[in-house]
Amino acid sequence: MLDKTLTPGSFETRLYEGWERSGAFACHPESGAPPFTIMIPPPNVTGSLHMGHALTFTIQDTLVRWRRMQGRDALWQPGTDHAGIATQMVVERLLASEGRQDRRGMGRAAFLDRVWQWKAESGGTITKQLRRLGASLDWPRERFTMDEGLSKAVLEVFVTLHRQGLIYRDRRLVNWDPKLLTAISDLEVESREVKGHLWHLRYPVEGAPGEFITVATTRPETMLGDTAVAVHPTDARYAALVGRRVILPLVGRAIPVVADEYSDPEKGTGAVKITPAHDFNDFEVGRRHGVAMPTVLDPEARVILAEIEAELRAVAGVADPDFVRSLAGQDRFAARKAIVARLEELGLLEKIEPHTHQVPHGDRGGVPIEPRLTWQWYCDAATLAKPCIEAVEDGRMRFVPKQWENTFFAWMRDIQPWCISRQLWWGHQIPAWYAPDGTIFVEKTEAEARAAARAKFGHDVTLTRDEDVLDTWFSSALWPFSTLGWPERTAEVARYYPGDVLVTGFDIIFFWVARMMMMGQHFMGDVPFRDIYIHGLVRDERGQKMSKSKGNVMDPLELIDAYGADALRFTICALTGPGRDVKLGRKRVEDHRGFITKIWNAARFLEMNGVAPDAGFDPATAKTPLARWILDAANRAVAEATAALEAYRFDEYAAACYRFVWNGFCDWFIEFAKPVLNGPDGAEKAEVKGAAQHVLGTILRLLHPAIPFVTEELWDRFGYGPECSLIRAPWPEAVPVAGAEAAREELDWVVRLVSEVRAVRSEVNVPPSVTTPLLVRDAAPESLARAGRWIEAIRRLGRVTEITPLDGQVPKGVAQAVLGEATVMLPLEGVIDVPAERARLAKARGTAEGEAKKIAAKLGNADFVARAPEEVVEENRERLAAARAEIARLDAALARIAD
RNA sequence: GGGCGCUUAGCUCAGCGGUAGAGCGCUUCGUUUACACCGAAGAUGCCGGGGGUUCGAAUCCCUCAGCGCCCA
Repeated sequence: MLDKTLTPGSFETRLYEGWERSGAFACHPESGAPPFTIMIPPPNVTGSLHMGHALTFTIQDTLVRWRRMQGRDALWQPGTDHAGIATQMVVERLLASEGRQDRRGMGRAAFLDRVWQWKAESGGTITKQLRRLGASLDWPRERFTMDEGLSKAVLEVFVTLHRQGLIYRDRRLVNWDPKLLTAISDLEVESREVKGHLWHLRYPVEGAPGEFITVATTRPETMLGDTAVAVHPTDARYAALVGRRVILPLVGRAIPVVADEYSDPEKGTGAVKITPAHDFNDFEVGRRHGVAMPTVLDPEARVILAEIEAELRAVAGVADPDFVRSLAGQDRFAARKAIVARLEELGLLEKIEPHTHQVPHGDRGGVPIEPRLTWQWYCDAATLAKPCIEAVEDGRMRFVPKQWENTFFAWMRDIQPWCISRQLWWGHQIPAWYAPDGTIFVEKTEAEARAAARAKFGHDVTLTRDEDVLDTWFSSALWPFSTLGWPERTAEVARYYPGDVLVTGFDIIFFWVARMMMMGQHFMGDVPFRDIYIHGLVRDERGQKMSKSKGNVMDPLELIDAYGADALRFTICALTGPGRDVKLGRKRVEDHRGFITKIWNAARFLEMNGVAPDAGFDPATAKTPLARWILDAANRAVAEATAALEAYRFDEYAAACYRFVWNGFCDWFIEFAKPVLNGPDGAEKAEVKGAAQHVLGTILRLLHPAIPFVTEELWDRFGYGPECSLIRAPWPEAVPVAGAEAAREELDWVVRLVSEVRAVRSEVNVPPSVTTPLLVRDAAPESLARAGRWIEAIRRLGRVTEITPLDGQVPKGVAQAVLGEATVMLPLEGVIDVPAERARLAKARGTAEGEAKKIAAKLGNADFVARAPEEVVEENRERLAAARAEIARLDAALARIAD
């Protein structure tokens, strides 16, 4: 017997282990079944399961389980990425907390050993947590981006792209994180609004004592590296100054005033200082005008004078080399303070305005990034992006929802060179070796590099390997094929590439989607996946983004403990509409748990009544209207659910299942079945039980992708199959049902009758204890026959004693309802609240009247009748007739209780 | 500044040319052999404003407003 209450915790772990142990999650490269592949976007190895993961992995698991049931050979590839910066930070913090030597103290090799040790102990927490969610990943195939095989793929790709000229070394301005001391990508930079100031500085014009040009800046400390002042070419205020020079205060260097459209006459003073080595826009201006680009901040963003020292010059009242020298080694913010103070003393600070602006911050380190001119490795993203853009344009790849294509195109068409080197230790070390003369040898191994060097120089030279590692996304970009064994030509590569769908959030389109496309197109000659399903973000009930600082994060594991994994998963499916964020609160999960419980209780009722799996039951031979009706309804639910999943409409899938199970199967079928189940054994009872077990089996299969645990538990407990077999059961399909149309008409009529009786009773305040006969007037013979066939159910659900036709005198004190051609009456003299009944009928009449008027107006419009499709006109005529007939019957009913 | 999205019942959202819907909440009633994580009934809408297209607009177009996100 099933327990009275559902306790998901009592079977979730057992079932998951059962599935995993029996190999239910495994793909079968040798099988003849068509494959279905989803590559997990590998979570960060330092990560732990949060709500965003719960969302994305629920969706992926639902798709995978569904396709697997459809007979596809499903591969859901698990794994994690090595998260260069994040992991290195975690381990460095660990060392600090243990009071150990820091990274530099212990040296690269020892540090990397420590990271691997950390990974073995604590890495991949998330893979254990994913099991709690029920994720059916093919675990024995789990991969890590630093694995030997995947690292081999990285070498292959790097060396190949380098030979093709698509990877190169260059000295450009990069986003430099002065805290983590590494370059980071544009995508790892986030703008934060900062309340700062706009400092207006006076730069004296050379050879014109007392004449100044005032520049406005948010970063006065960078003025040490200014090499120009820019004004807009059409700005009359400064036209005379263009081509002249100004004296850079403090430094004493003369710098030109240039005309450049970058300067915005509306902003600040209309004149801007140009510091090419510390600002991306200034860099471009500097390049256009061929000015010098001295660096004045070191890797830790402290003032460094090496590149400007030679030009320091004392100018009375303007420049002071000693002061500038005193700044050396000072942090950029301390230097800012000192510089502003000194300029003020010199009378060169015109004013300070409060100014709120966007300041780029490193998303990991959290400090403002400092653009710096450095040598880095770059990947020619624009070239790699081209075929990807084409693939989306011609439909080889499809975004769902489609609107994300715009975002994708906008980014891909304006893509910048991808800086792929990072000044970290944890990651794939760049396979580049430098000869003493600076010649670079890019090879897969040191031996090959040495051989190449020998070939070039004719003798051995000392080679030094590049110390930097590659951006983590470089290896993640190879994931769709490196996990399958590439560059080896494995059976898996041939079979599971390209994947069917990539499921991810829009925030990751550029990190993931774009880069996997580039590498997939280039090395595999084909897209990495066909569909890209973009879901929303998880937010709290109020629509706020979840964040630790706001304190509104929810822990999916805690919700699973409280309500079960199925409840969380079903909630997610139900709330995941297209292109919408998911507002999730505890209450939402609690609400949806009701549905899981409902299924459990319905199954428990059927079990109590001896309903058990019967493989011999053939739906096609069902004869009773009840069996035919529910089998037919199940067919429609199957069609709806399947169509919804095919369209990635998880909300519609959940809703279709919910409606069918709750409002169809539970509310009506089981209620109608009760009299039969309580009645004598026989053909009718056997058939109702047969239909019940058949439809329950359908429901369990239909819902398994979303709520795998309860469905599997019930499937096993009922004996539909052996332990843990639902996951392998076939996806339901429509079954032939004879006389479905007639069955639907019959049962729908009974449902309407019962509903009318209930509504009447409730509205005229008939106590539940009172039962009444049902008098039927003007009923067609078929209606009376139906009433007779369903008398038991009507008695029970409508609190009716008997049903009799009424021809003659209407008793006093009846409550009435119109049902099609018939009027049903409940004789309730003494019980009925007559004014309430009159009001009720009048209201019903009013509704019908309003309806009739609306339709009559429509039909009175000659244009409508002439231009609307014939079937629409006809439909409206029928509706008008029905409304008028109903008004007539309601008038008659009102007349009967007129006195 | 550019782009995208949203605005429908108290709340969360479906619907996207032809009868305005669901879930939750609310009100009333209810322990009838599954389920109170339940059952029955009920109330609640100028479908953001304005204009246009159409026989017909929540739905298509334009415009305005508000909110949100992304990019400068």
